[in-house]
Amino acid sequence: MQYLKIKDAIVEQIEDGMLTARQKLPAERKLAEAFDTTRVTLREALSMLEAEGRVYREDRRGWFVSPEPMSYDPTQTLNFTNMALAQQRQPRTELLAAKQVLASKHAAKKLELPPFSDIYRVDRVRYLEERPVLYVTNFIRAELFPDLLKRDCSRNSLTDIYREHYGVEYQRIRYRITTSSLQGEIAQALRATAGTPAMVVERINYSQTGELIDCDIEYWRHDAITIDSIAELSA
Amino acid sequence: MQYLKIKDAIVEQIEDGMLTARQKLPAERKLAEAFDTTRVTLREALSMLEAEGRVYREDRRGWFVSPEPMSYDPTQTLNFTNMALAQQRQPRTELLAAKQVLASKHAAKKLELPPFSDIYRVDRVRYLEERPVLYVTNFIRAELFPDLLKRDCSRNSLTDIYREHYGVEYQRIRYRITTSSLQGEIAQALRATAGTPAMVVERINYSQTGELIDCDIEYWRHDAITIDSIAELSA
DNA sequence: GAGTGGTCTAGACCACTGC
DNA sequence: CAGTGGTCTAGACCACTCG
Repeated sequence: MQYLKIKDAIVEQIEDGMLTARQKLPAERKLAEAFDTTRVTLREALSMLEAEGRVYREDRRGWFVSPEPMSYDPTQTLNFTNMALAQQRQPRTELLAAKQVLASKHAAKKLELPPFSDIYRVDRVRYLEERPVLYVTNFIRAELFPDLLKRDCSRNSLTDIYREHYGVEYQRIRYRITTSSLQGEIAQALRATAGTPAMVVERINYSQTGELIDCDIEYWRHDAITIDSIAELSA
Repeated sequence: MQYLKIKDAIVEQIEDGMLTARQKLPAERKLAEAFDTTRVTLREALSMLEAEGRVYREDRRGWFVSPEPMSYDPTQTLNFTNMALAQQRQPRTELLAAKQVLASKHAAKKLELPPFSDIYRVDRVRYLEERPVLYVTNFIRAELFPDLLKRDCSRNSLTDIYREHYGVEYQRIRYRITTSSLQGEIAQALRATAGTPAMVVERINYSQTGELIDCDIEYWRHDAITIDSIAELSA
Protein backbone atom coordinates (compact mmCIF):
# COMPACT_ATOMS: atom_id res chain seq x y z
CA MET A 1 0.00 0.00 0.00
CA GLN A 2 2.51 2.39 -1.30
CA TYR A 3 0.00 5.04 -2.24
CA LEU A 4 -0.86 5.54 1.42
CA LYS A 5 2.71 6.55 2.14
CA ILE A 6 2.70 8.92 -0.80
CA LYS A 7 -0.54 10.46 0.43
CA ASP A 8 0.80 10.90 3.92
CA ALA A 9 4.00 12.43 2.65
CA ILE A 10 2.12 14.99 0.60
CA VAL A 11 -0.31 15.76 3.42
CA GLU A 12 2.65 16.29 5.70
CA GLN A 13 4.21 18.74 3.26
CA ILE A 14 0.94 20.64 3.12
CA GLU A 15 0.54 20.74 6.87
CA ASP A 16 4.13 21.74 7.42
CA GLY A 17 3.61 24.63 5.06
CA MET A 18 6.13 23.42 2.48
CA LEU A 19 3.21 23.47 0.07
CA THR A 20 0.74 26.27 0.49
CA ALA A 21 -2.78 26.90 -0.77
CA ARG A 22 -3.13 27.14 -4.54
CA GLN A 23 0.48 26.15 -5.09
CA LYS A 24 1.22 23.77 -7.95
CA LEU A 25 2.69 20.39 -7.10
CA PRO A 26 5.74 19.19 -9.05
CA ALA A 27 5.11 17.37 -12.33
CA GLU A 28 3.68 13.87 -12.03
CA ARG A 29 6.78 12.30 -13.51
CA LYS A 30 8.99 14.11 -11.02
CA LEU A 31 6.80 13.14 -8.08
CA ALA A 32 6.69 9.54 -9.28
CA GLU A 33 10.44 9.46 -9.45
CA ALA A 34 10.80 11.12 -6.07
CA PHE A 35 8.59 8.44 -4.50
CA ASP A 36 10.25 5.76 -6.59
CA THR A 37 7.10 4.58 -8.23
CA THR A 38 5.14 4.83 -11.47
CA ARG A 39 2.74 7.50 -12.58
CA VAL A 40 -0.21 5.16 -12.20
CA THR A 41 0.41 4.63 -8.51
CA LEU A 42 1.21 8.26 -7.95
CA ARG A 43 -2.04 9.29 -9.59
CA GLU A 44 -3.89 6.84 -7.37
CA ALA A 45 -2.55 8.71 -4.36
CA LEU A 46 -3.35 12.11 -5.86
CA SER A 47 -6.90 11.07 -6.77
CA MET A 48 -7.47 10.01 -3.22
CA LEU A 49 -6.23 13.34 -1.95
CA GLU A 50 -8.56 14.97 -4.44
CA ALA A 51 -11.49 12.98 -3.05
CA GLU A 52 -10.55 14.18 0.41
CA GLY A 53 -10.45 17.75 -0.82
CA ARG A 54 -6.77 18.33 -0.06
CA VAL A 55 -5.63 18.87 -3.63
CA TYR A 56 -7.39 19.71 -6.85
CA ARG A 57 -6.65 19.45 -10.54
CA GLU A 58 -6.78 21.92 -13.33
CA ASP A 59 -7.25 20.10 -16.59
CA ARG A 60 -3.90 19.56 -18.29
CA ARG A 61 -2.32 22.08 -15.97
CA GLY A 62 -1.50 19.93 -13.01
CA TRP A 63 -2.27 19.42 -9.36
CA PHE A 64 -2.65 22.18 -6.79
CA VAL A 65 -3.10 22.47 -3.05
CA SER A 66 -6.70 23.18 -2.07
CA PRO A 67 -7.31 26.39 -0.14
CA GLU A 68 -9.73 26.50 2.78
CA PRO A 69 -13.28 25.85 1.66
CA MET A 70 -15.78 28.67 1.76
CA SER A 71 -18.65 28.25 4.12
CA TYR A 72 -22.04 28.43 2.44
CA ASP A 73 -25.49 28.69 3.94
CA PRO A 74 -28.14 27.82 1.35
CA THR A 75 -30.86 29.12 3.64
CA GLN A 76 -29.54 32.66 3.41
CA THR A 77 -30.30 34.84 0.46
CA LEU A 78 -26.92 36.41 0.89
CA ASN A 79 -25.53 36.22 -2.60
CA PHE A 80 -22.24 34.69 -3.59
CA THR A 81 -20.37 37.96 -3.72
CA ASN A 82 -21.40 39.16 -0.27
CA MET A 83 -20.92 35.73 1.20
CA ALA A 84 -17.38 35.65 -0.11
CA LEU A 85 -16.56 39.16 1.02
CA ALA A 86 -17.91 38.42 4.49
CA GLN A 87 -15.31 35.67 4.70
CA GLN A 88 -12.45 37.78 3.40
CA ARG A 89 -12.46 36.00 0.08
CA GLN A 90 -12.04 37.60 -3.29
CA PRO A 91 -15.06 36.82 -5.49
CA ARG A 92 -15.57 37.41 -9.17
CA THR A 93 -18.42 36.42 -11.46
CA GLU A 94 -18.37 35.80 -15.15
CA LEU A 95 -21.63 35.90 -17.07
CA LEU A 96 -21.65 33.18 -19.71
CA ALA A 97 -25.12 33.71 -21.09
CA ALA A 98 -28.43 35.35 -20.21
CA LYS A 99 -31.25 34.69 -22.57
CA GLN A 100 -34.89 33.92 -22.96
CA VAL A 101 -35.49 30.31 -23.92
CA LEU A 102 -38.21 27.70 -24.09
CA ALA A 103 -38.20 25.55 -20.99
CA SER A 104 -36.68 22.12 -21.40
CA LYS A 105 -38.65 19.28 -19.89
CA HIS A 106 -36.36 19.28 -16.90
CA ALA A 107 -36.52 23.03 -16.32
CA ALA A 108 -40.28 23.12 -16.81
CA LYS A 109 -40.74 20.50 -14.15
CA LYS A 110 -38.60 22.37 -11.65
CA LEU A 111 -40.50 25.58 -12.28
CA GLU A 112 -43.87 23.82 -12.32
CA LEU A 113 -44.62 25.16 -15.79
CA PRO A 114 -45.91 23.42 -18.90
CA PRO A 115 -43.13 22.37 -21.29
CA PHE A 116 -41.98 25.01 -23.77
CA SER A 117 -42.99 27.90 -21.53
CA ASP A 118 -40.97 31.07 -21.83
CA ILE A 119 -38.28 31.30 -19.22
CA TYR A 120 -34.98 33.06 -18.71
CA ARG A 121 -31.84 31.09 -18.40
CA VAL A 122 -28.72 32.62 -16.90
CA ASP A 123 -25.38 30.82 -16.78
CA ARG A 124 -22.50 32.05 -14.70
CA VAL A 125 -19.13 30.96 -13.46
CA ARG A 126 -17.97 32.21 -10.10
CA TYR A 127 -14.42 32.55 -8.90
CA LEU A 128 -12.65 32.74 -5.58
CA GLU A 129 -9.19 34.28 -5.76
CA GLU A 130 -9.38 33.77 -9.53
CA ARG A 131 -10.01 30.07 -9.18
CA PRO A 132 -13.28 28.98 -10.83
CA VAL A 133 -15.23 27.08 -8.19
CA LEU A 134 -18.90 27.31 -9.11
CA TYR A 135 -21.01 26.94 -12.22
CA VAL A 136 -24.59 28.16 -11.73
CA THR A 137 -27.54 27.96 -14.01
CA ASN A 138 -30.65 29.97 -13.15
CA PHE A 139 -34.04 29.20 -14.58
CA ILE A 140 -36.44 32.08 -14.02
CA ARG A 141 -40.18 32.37 -14.61
CA ALA A 142 -40.27 35.02 -17.32
CA GLU A 143 -43.86 36.13 -16.63
CA LEU A 144 -42.84 37.51 -13.25
CA PHE A 145 -40.03 39.67 -14.55
CA PRO A 146 -40.81 41.40 -17.83
CA ASP A 147 -37.72 42.81 -19.52
CA LEU A 148 -35.44 41.30 -16.91
CA LEU A 149 -32.68 40.85 -19.45
CA LYS A 150 -32.57 44.55 -20.15
CA ARG A 151 -31.24 45.03 -16.64
CA ASP A 152 -27.54 44.57 -16.32
CA CYS A 153 -27.27 40.97 -15.18
CA SER A 154 -23.52 40.98 -15.43
CA ARG A 155 -23.18 43.76 -12.91
CA ASN A 156 -25.94 43.18 -10.42
CA SER A 157 -27.04 40.17 -8.46
CA LEU A 158 -30.33 38.66 -9.51
CA THR A 159 -31.78 38.93 -6.03
CA ASP A 160 -30.99 42.66 -6.01
CA ILE A 161 -32.75 43.13 -9.34
CA TYR A 162 -35.77 41.14 -8.18
CA ARG A 163 -36.09 43.26 -5.08
CA GLU A 164 -35.31 46.70 -6.45
CA HIS A 165 -37.16 46.54 -9.75
CA TYR A 166 -39.95 44.07 -9.15
CA GLY A 167 -40.49 44.13 -5.40
CA VAL A 168 -39.95 40.40 -5.18
CA GLU A 169 -37.98 38.77 -2.40
CA TYR A 170 -37.16 35.21 -1.42
CA GLN A 171 -39.17 33.95 1.46
CA ARG A 172 -38.93 30.22 1.24
CA ILE A 173 -36.16 28.10 -0.18
CA ARG A 174 -36.34 24.44 -0.94
CA TYR A 175 -32.92 22.95 -1.49
CA ARG A 176 -31.38 19.66 -2.35
CA ILE A 177 -27.75 18.70 -2.05
CA THR A 178 -26.15 15.76 -3.77
CA THR A 179 -22.66 14.76 -4.77
CA SER A 180 -21.81 13.99 -8.35
CA SER A 181 -19.02 14.72 -10.79
CA LEU A 182 -18.24 17.43 -13.30
CA GLN A 183 -18.69 16.64 -16.98
CA GLY A 184 -18.47 18.33 -20.35
CA GLU A 185 -18.83 22.07 -20.59
CA ILE A 186 -19.35 22.51 -16.87
CA ALA A 187 -16.06 20.79 -16.20
CA GLN A 188 -14.42 22.92 -18.86
CA ALA A 189 -15.77 26.16 -17.46
CA LEU A 190 -14.32 25.21 -14.08
CA ARG A 191 -11.01 24.20 -15.70
CA ALA A 192 -11.65 20.74 -14.31
CA THR A 193 -11.01 17.31 -15.73
CA ALA A 194 -14.17 15.36 -16.50
CA GLY A 195 -15.02 13.24 -13.49
CA THR A 196 -13.87 15.71 -10.85
CA PRO A 197 -15.96 15.29 -7.70
CA ALA A 198 -18.66 17.90 -7.31
CA MET A 199 -21.27 19.09 -4.87
CA VAL A 200 -24.56 19.88 -6.56
CA VAL A 201 -26.93 22.30 -4.86
CA GLU A 202 -30.35 22.72 -6.37
CA ARG A 203 -32.55 25.46 -5.00
CA ILE A 204 -36.15 26.33 -5.73
CA ASN A 205 -37.07 29.75 -4.44
CA TYR A 206 -40.47 31.12 -3.48
CA SER A 207 -41.49 34.74 -2.98
CA GLN A 208 -43.18 36.43 -0.03
CA THR A 209 -46.52 35.59 -1.65
CA GLY A 210 -45.61 31.93 -1.86
CA GLU A 211 -45.11 32.05 -5.60
CA LEU A 212 -42.39 30.02 -7.27
CA ILE A 213 -39.82 32.51 -8.58
CA ASP A 214 -36.83 30.69 -9.92
CA CYS A 215 -34.60 27.71 -9.58
CA ASP A 216 -30.84 27.49 -9.50
CA ILE A 217 -28.60 24.59 -10.12
CA GLU A 218 -25.13 25.00 -8.70
CA TYR A 219 -22.13 22.83 -9.48
CA TRP A 220 -19.38 23.38 -6.96
CA ARG A 221 -15.87 22.01 -7.03
CA HIS A 222 -16.36 19.90 -3.95
CA ASP A 223 -13.26 21.03 -2.12
CA ALA A 224 -14.29 24.69 -2.39
CA ILE A 225 -17.35 24.55 -0.21
CA THR A 226 -18.73 23.43 3.11
CA ILE A 227 -22.45 23.77 3.75
CA ASP A 228 -23.05 25.40 7.08
CA SER A 229 -26.47 26.16 8.44
CA ILE A 230 -28.78 26.33 11.43
CA ALA A 231 -32.31 25.01 11.72
CA GLU A 232 -34.82 26.08 14.34
CA LEU A 233 -37.43 23.44 15.03
CA SER A 234 -40.99 24.35 15.75
CA ALA A 235 -42.40 22.71 18.84
CA MET B 1 -11.59 8.42 -24.73
CA GLN B 2 -12.59 4.86 -24.51
CA TYR B 3 -13.70 5.00 -20.92
CA LEU B 4 -16.54 7.33 -21.89
CA LYS B 5 -17.99 4.68 -24.14
CA ILE B 6 -17.69 2.08 -21.42
CA LYS B 7 -19.43 4.41 -19.00
CA ASP B 8 -22.25 5.09 -21.40
CA ALA B 9 -22.68 1.42 -22.16
CA ILE B 10 -23.00 0.57 -18.48
CA VAL B 11 -25.34 3.48 -17.81
CA GLU B 12 -27.50 2.31 -20.67
CA GLN B 13 -27.70 -1.17 -19.24
CA ILE B 14 -28.77 0.27 -15.92
CA GLU B 15 -31.39 2.49 -17.46
CA ASP B 16 -32.71 -0.26 -19.65
CA GLY B 17 -33.16 -2.40 -16.59
CA MET B 18 -30.67 -5.05 -17.68
CA LEU B 19 -28.86 -4.23 -14.48
CA THR B 20 -31.03 -3.47 -11.48
CA ALA B 21 -30.40 -1.85 -8.11
CA ARG B 22 -27.97 -3.71 -5.87
CA GLN B 23 -27.09 -6.17 -8.59
CA LYS B 24 -23.45 -7.17 -8.93
CA LEU B 25 -21.66 -6.31 -12.16
CA PRO B 26 -19.64 -9.01 -13.92
CA ALA B 27 -16.03 -9.48 -12.82
CA GLU B 28 -13.62 -6.75 -13.85
CA ARG B 29 -11.67 -9.10 -16.10
CA LYS B 30 -14.83 -10.16 -17.87
CA LEU B 31 -16.00 -6.59 -18.35
CA ALA B 32 -12.56 -5.57 -19.59
CA GLU B 33 -12.64 -8.36 -22.13
CA ALA B 34 -16.19 -7.54 -23.16
CA PHE B 35 -15.17 -3.95 -23.84
CA ASP B 36 -11.91 -5.07 -25.40
CA THR B 37 -9.73 -3.11 -23.04
CA THR B 38 -7.56 -3.53 -19.98
CA ARG B 39 -8.58 -3.56 -16.35
CA VAL B 40 -6.93 -0.20 -15.76
CA THR B 41 -9.14 1.56 -18.29
CA LEU B 42 -12.21 -0.34 -17.18
CA ARG B 43 -11.61 0.69 -13.59
CA GLU B 44 -11.25 4.29 -14.72
CA ALA B 45 -14.77 4.10 -16.12
CA LEU B 46 -16.14 2.39 -13.03
CA SER B 47 -14.54 4.92 -10.70
CA MET B 48 -16.18 7.69 -12.65
CA LEU B 49 -19.55 5.99 -12.36
CA GLU B 50 -18.87 5.62 -8.66
CA ALA B 51 -18.21 9.36 -8.40
CA GLU B 52 -21.52 10.00 -10.12
CA GLY B 53 -23.26 7.72 -7.67
CA ARG B 54 -24.43 5.18 -10.26
CA VAL B 55 -22.44 2.24 -8.98
CA TYR B 56 -20.71 1.44 -5.71
CA ARG B 57 -18.05 -0.95 -4.55
CA GLU B 58 -17.91 -3.41 -1.72
CA ASP B 59 -14.34 -3.99 -0.74
CA ARG B 60 -12.96 -7.08 -2.50
CA ARG B 61 -16.47 -8.11 -3.38
CA GLY B 62 -17.03 -6.20 -6.57
CA TRP B 63 -19.12 -3.48 -8.14
CA PHE B 64 -22.86 -3.05 -7.70
CA VAL B 65 -25.59 -0.88 -9.11
CA SER B 66 -26.57 1.94 -6.75
CA PRO B 67 -30.19 1.98 -5.59
CA GLU B 68 -32.13 5.24 -5.34
CA PRO B 69 -30.66 7.49 -2.68
CA MET B 70 -32.62 8.12 0.46
CA SER B 71 -33.78 11.64 1.00
CA TYR B 72 -32.55 13.14 4.26
CA ASP B 73 -33.56 16.32 6.01
CA PRO B 74 -31.00 17.25 8.66
CA THR B 75 -33.37 19.86 10.07
CA GLN B 76 -35.87 17.24 11.16
CA THR B 77 -35.41 15.27 14.33
CA LEU B 78 -37.03 12.35 12.61
CA ASN B 79 -34.57 9.57 13.34
CA PHE B 80 -32.97 7.34 10.76
CA THR B 81 -35.37 4.46 11.28
CA ASN B 82 -38.52 6.50 10.89
CA MET B 83 -37.08 8.46 7.99
CA ALA B 84 -36.34 5.23 6.18
CA LEU B 85 -39.70 3.68 6.93
CA ALA B 86 -41.48 6.81 5.71
CA GLN B 87 -39.76 6.23 2.38
CA GLN B 88 -40.61 2.55 2.20
CA ARG B 89 -37.02 1.59 2.90
CA GLN B 90 -35.88 -1.18 5.17
CA PRO B 91 -33.62 0.18 7.93
CA ARG B 92 -31.50 -1.65 10.42
CA THR B 93 -29.07 -0.36 12.99
CA GLU B 94 -26.08 -2.07 14.50
CA LEU B 95 -24.66 -0.76 17.73
CA LEU B 96 -20.86 -0.96 17.64
CA ALA B 97 -20.12 0.61 21.00
CA ALA B 98 -21.72 2.74 23.68
CA LYS B 99 -19.47 3.84 26.47
CA GLN B 100 -18.43 6.60 28.77
CA VAL B 101 -15.12 8.12 27.77
CA LEU B 102 -12.94 11.14 28.37
CA ALA B 103 -13.51 13.72 25.68
CA SER B 104 -10.83 13.89 23.02
CA LYS B 105 -9.66 17.37 22.14
CA HIS B 106 -11.82 17.31 19.04
CA ALA B 107 -14.96 16.08 20.81
CA ALA B 108 -14.48 18.51 23.69
CA LYS B 109 -14.35 21.39 21.28
CA LYS B 110 -17.53 20.35 19.52
CA LEU B 111 -19.35 19.99 22.83
CA GLU B 112 -17.85 23.19 24.25
CA LEU B 113 -16.42 21.30 27.21
CA PRO B 114 -12.97 21.37 28.77
CA PRO B 115 -10.72 18.54 27.53
CA PHE B 116 -11.01 15.24 29.38
CA SER B 117 -14.59 15.89 30.47
CA ASP B 118 -16.81 12.86 30.90
CA ILE B 119 -18.90 12.20 27.82
CA TYR B 120 -20.72 9.30 26.24
CA ARG B 121 -19.67 8.05 22.88
CA VAL B 122 -21.99 5.90 20.80
CA ASP B 123 -20.93 4.34 17.49
CA ARG B 124 -23.43 2.80 15.13
CA VAL B 125 -23.67 1.50 11.60
CA ARG B 126 -26.96 1.88 9.78
CA TYR B 127 -28.22 -0.22 6.93
CA LEU B 128 -30.76 0.16 4.17
CA GLU B 129 -31.95 -3.11 2.69
CA GLU B 130 -28.98 -4.74 4.44
CA ARG B 131 -26.49 -2.46 2.72
CA PRO B 132 -24.38 -0.49 5.23
CA VAL B 133 -24.70 3.15 4.23
CA LEU B 134 -24.01 5.23 7.33
CA TYR B 135 -21.49 5.28 10.13
CA VAL B 136 -22.50 7.59 13.00
CA THR B 137 -20.63 8.64 16.07
CA ASN B 138 -22.50 10.47 18.82
CA PHE B 139 -20.78 12.50 21.47
CA ILE B 140 -23.12 13.28 24.35
CA ARG B 141 -22.74 15.55 27.37
CA ALA B 142 -22.82 13.02 30.17
CA GLU B 143 -23.87 15.49 32.87
CA LEU B 144 -27.26 15.95 31.21
CA PHE B 145 -28.11 12.26 31.09
CA PRO B 146 -27.07 10.34 34.21
CA ASP B 147 -27.11 6.60 33.66
CA LEU B 148 -27.91 6.98 29.99
CA LEU B 149 -26.01 3.82 29.13
CA LYS B 150 -28.23 1.74 31.39
CA ARG B 151 -31.04 2.41 28.98
CA ASP B 152 -31.13 0.10 26.03
CA CYS B 153 -29.32 2.08 23.36
CA SER B 154 -29.37 -0.76 20.91
CA ARG B 155 -33.14 -0.91 20.90
CA ASN B 156 -34.26 2.68 21.23
CA SER B 157 -33.34 5.82 19.40
CA LEU B 158 -31.33 8.34 21.38
CA THR B 159 -33.85 11.11 20.75
CA ASP B 160 -36.61 8.92 22.17
CA ILE B 161 -34.58 8.21 25.29
CA TYR B 162 -33.74 11.91 25.72
CA ARG B 163 -37.40 12.84 25.52
CA GLU B 164 -39.00 10.04 27.49
CA HIS B 165 -36.52 9.70 30.32
CA TYR B 166 -34.98 13.15 30.62
CA GLY B 167 -37.57 15.49 29.13
CA VAL B 168 -35.02 16.86 26.69
CA GLU B 169 -35.85 17.61 23.06
CA TYR B 170 -33.97 19.09 20.16
CA GLN B 171 -34.91 22.64 19.40
CA ARG B 172 -32.05 23.97 17.36
CA ILE B 173 -29.69 22.14 15.08
CA ARG B 174 -26.47 23.45 13.65
CA TYR B 175 -25.22 21.35 10.80
CA ARG B 176 -22.31 21.22 8.45
CA ILE B 177 -22.06 19.18 5.30
CA THR B 178 -18.83 18.38 3.52
CA THR B 179 -17.62 15.77 1.10
CA SER B 180 -14.65 13.60 1.89
CA SER B 181 -13.70 9.96 1.57
CA LEU B 182 -13.99 6.88 3.74
CA GLN B 183 -10.88 5.60 5.45
CA GLY B 184 -9.81 2.92 7.91
CA GLU B 185 -12.34 1.42 10.27
CA ILE B 186 -15.18 3.56 8.99
CA ALA B 187 -14.59 2.29 5.47
CA GLN B 188 -14.41 -1.24 6.82
CA ALA B 189 -17.64 -0.94 8.75
CA LEU B 190 -19.36 0.20 5.57
CA ARG B 191 -17.71 -2.61 3.56
CA ALA B 192 -16.10 0.12 1.47
CA THR B 193 -12.68 0.41 -0.08
CA ALA B 194 -10.53 3.15 1.44
CA GLY B 195 -11.01 6.27 -0.62
CA THR B 196 -14.69 5.75 -1.41
CA PRO B 197 -16.41 9.13 -1.76
CA ALA B 198 -18.42 10.15 1.28
CA MET B 199 -20.78 12.82 2.47
CA VAL B 200 -20.03 13.97 5.99
CA VAL B 201 -22.81 15.52 8.05
CA GLU B 202 -21.88 17.02 11.37
CA ARG B 203 -24.69 18.14 13.64
CA ILE B 204 -24.62 19.98 16.93
CA ASN B 205 -27.94 19.83 18.72
CA TYR B 206 -29.40 22.20 21.29
CA SER B 207 -32.31 21.61 23.65
CA GLN B 208 -35.44 23.65 24.20
CA THR B 209 -33.54 25.60 26.87
CA GLY B 210 -30.78 26.41 24.41
CA GLU B 211 -28.34 24.05 26.03
CA LEU B 212 -25.88 22.07 23.94
CA ILE B 213 -26.95 18.43 24.14
CA ASP B 214 -24.88 16.33 21.81
CA CYS B 215 -23.09 16.21 18.52
CA ASP B 216 -23.19 13.61 15.83
CA ILE B 217 -20.78 12.92 13.04
CA GLU B 218 -22.25 10.99 10.17
CA TYR B 219 -20.31 9.34 7.36
CA TRP B 220 -22.59 8.43 4.50
CA ARG B 221 -21.77 6.47 1.40
CA HIS B 222 -22.31 9.38 -0.92
CA ASP B 223 -24.57 7.60 -3.37
CA ALA B 224 -26.98 6.60 -0.60
CA ILE B 225 -28.17 10.04 0.34
CA THR B 226 -29.53 13.28 -0.96
CA ILE B 227 -30.01 16.17 1.41
CA ASP B 228 -33.44 17.66 1.02
CA SER B 229 -34.74 20.52 3.08
CA ILE B 230 -36.75 23.69 3.25
CA ALA B 231 -35.79 26.99 4.81
CA GLU B 232 -38.22 29.73 5.79
CA LEU B 233 -36.60 33.14 5.81
CA SER B 234 -37.53 35.68 8.39
CA ALA B 235 -38.43 39.05 6.92
C1' DG C 1 -9.04 -23.94 -4.44
C1' DA C 2 -10.58 -21.00 -8.23
C1' DG C 3 -11.45 -16.63 -9.12
C1' DT C 4 -11.74 -11.90 -7.68
C1' DG C 5 -10.51 -7.27 -6.57
C1' DG C 6 -6.50 -4.34 -4.82
C1' DT C 7 -2.22 -2.88 -6.02
C1' DC C 8 1.73 -2.13 -8.87
C1' DT C 9 5.21 -2.05 -12.92
C1' DA C 10 7.21 -0.14 -17.16
C1' DG C 11 6.39 1.36 -20.67
C1' DA C 12 3.68 4.21 -24.80
C1' DC C 13 1.28 8.04 -27.72
C1' DC C 14 -1.11 12.33 -28.13
C1' DA C 15 -2.90 16.91 -27.51
C1' DC C 16 -2.31 20.58 -25.05
C1' DT C 17 0.10 24.31 -21.99
C1' DG C 18 3.25 27.61 -21.34
C1' DC C 19 7.61 29.38 -22.36
C1' DC D 1 9.19 23.50 -28.88
C1' DA D 2 9.91 21.09 -24.53
C1' DG D 3 7.42 19.21 -21.13
C1' DT D 4 3.09 18.08 -19.15
C1' DG D 5 -1.13 15.73 -18.12
C1' DG D 6 -4.71 12.50 -20.16
C1' DT D 7 -5.23 8.13 -21.74
C1' DC D 8 -4.09 3.44 -22.67
C1' DT D 9 -1.58 -1.28 -22.98
C1' DA D 10 -0.20 -5.81 -21.23
C1' DG D 11 1.17 -7.76 -18.15
C1' DA D 12 2.16 -9.23 -12.73
C1' DC D 13 1.55 -10.74 -7.59
C1' DC D 14 -1.11 -11.06 -3.48
C1' DA D 15 -4.75 -11.45 -0.13
C1' DC D 16 -9.07 -12.11 0.13
C1' DT D 17 -14.05 -14.00 -0.87
C1' DC D 18 -16.97 -17.52 -1.84
C1' DG D 19 -18.53 -21.80 -3.20
